Amino acid sequence: MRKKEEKKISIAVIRRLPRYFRYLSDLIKLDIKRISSKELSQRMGITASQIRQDLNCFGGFGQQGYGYNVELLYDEIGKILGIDKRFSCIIIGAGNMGNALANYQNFRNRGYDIVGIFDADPRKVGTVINDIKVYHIDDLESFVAKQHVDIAILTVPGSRVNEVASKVTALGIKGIWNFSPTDLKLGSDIVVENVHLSDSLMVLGYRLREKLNGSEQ
Amino acid sequence: MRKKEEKKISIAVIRRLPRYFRYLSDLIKLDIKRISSKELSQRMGITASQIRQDLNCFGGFGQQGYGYNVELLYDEIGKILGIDKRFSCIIIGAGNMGNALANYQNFRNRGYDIVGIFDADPRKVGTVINDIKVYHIDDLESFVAKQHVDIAILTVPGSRVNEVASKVTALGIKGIWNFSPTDLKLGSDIVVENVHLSDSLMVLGYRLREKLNGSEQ
DNA sequence: TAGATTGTTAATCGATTAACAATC
DNA sequence: TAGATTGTTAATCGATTAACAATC
Repeated sequence: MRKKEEKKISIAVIRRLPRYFRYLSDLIKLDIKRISSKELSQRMGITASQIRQDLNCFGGFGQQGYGYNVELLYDEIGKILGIDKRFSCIIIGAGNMGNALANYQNFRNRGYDIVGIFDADPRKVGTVINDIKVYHIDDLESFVAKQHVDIAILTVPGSRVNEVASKVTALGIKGIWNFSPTDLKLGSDIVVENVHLSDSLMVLGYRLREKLNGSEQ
Repeated sequence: MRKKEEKKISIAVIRRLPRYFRYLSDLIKLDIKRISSKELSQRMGITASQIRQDLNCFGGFGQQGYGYNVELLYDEIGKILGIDKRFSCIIIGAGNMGNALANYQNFRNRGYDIVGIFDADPRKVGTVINDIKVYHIDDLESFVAKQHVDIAILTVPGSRVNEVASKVTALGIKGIWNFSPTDLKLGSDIVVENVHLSDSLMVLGYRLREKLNGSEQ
């Protein structure tokens, strides 16, 4: 029925978009007006072919013989990433990580508004973090009834995250940004993006050890 | 010269290891003694083929007709990931994210000791976060001279991260866990693992919008 | 032994890279 | 126009999946 998105765009391409976006932002700051896929490829350490393939998933943003207009390309990728759209988000878990995320100013600039923080600890309830109120987790249902929420950011302990995730999905929230080390078992109508910090650190450790062993001859 | 690692193991395989490790840890908690690649594949949502291929990069840990001994496999993957080895780490940037990471108990359990925190703000210097002292960034050099440091965890603003990363590599630190949104330009003898939170959130937003648009028919 | 399941080779699939005609 | 560089098709590469002989 729908016209667009005949060709399914692979997740690998999607995950590169924010990186293109950052590099283009840097180019704008450097007052560079146009760039070829070749020059961008050198800056980013990827092939020019890949850049052209990636961009052409979404449209022909360049011009033969000229390259890409930096500002135009930046805007187009911004549109693809939905920088112009706003998401309303809640943080569940007002621990250290929840605190850090609540204080991260960058999310708002990217279209993500944090509208509430939830915790089970009564001592935290009623406090304010970066102008955002902390509510009791039991008030989540009534909160969501009054205010639409797109994304739940889960910074609760691993032992509690499945329970919290079920609650959140039952309330109709469709996106979860999961900071707990646990994989969530949820239906396919919910989008989950994981930030498994320990996993990332362990991969760093593996690569580091590999490098050190390799160079020791 | 060396016997092992004739075949280069792909980074895709490495990045799956922590996930296997977590699932096996869960199985141990459930008191499950043995598991076939088929059953594990169903739990993890990947193919049994992939599990067997991945594990056989490192050795034959299973037994025909039986499957894998959970505890043994857990130990082996732990060894591959170097859970038994210790890394000494410093955090640079005592902001909210630095604070959150300093308070994360899990890293120590995985072999990563945070031995110092550094910041440029004199008001933070001398304070203690989770029993770890905060030093002035200018004292980094003398600190590293006295105490070996494997990994620098960078939670400084994007505007400062390249400068800090150069300093850190000049002092001989070989691993960087980078939490700033900036890509680091460094030599090839240093291992960098990035945690680009904004990128991750933007990918979530893209996937969420795609899902919502798709289901609206 | 018979059944189950691995380790491993072969086939498939998808993603990356190369090549080049189109065109600014 | 000539040169440069895209958009796009074709070739390559690597990763995933399937198949099955080996064997517990």
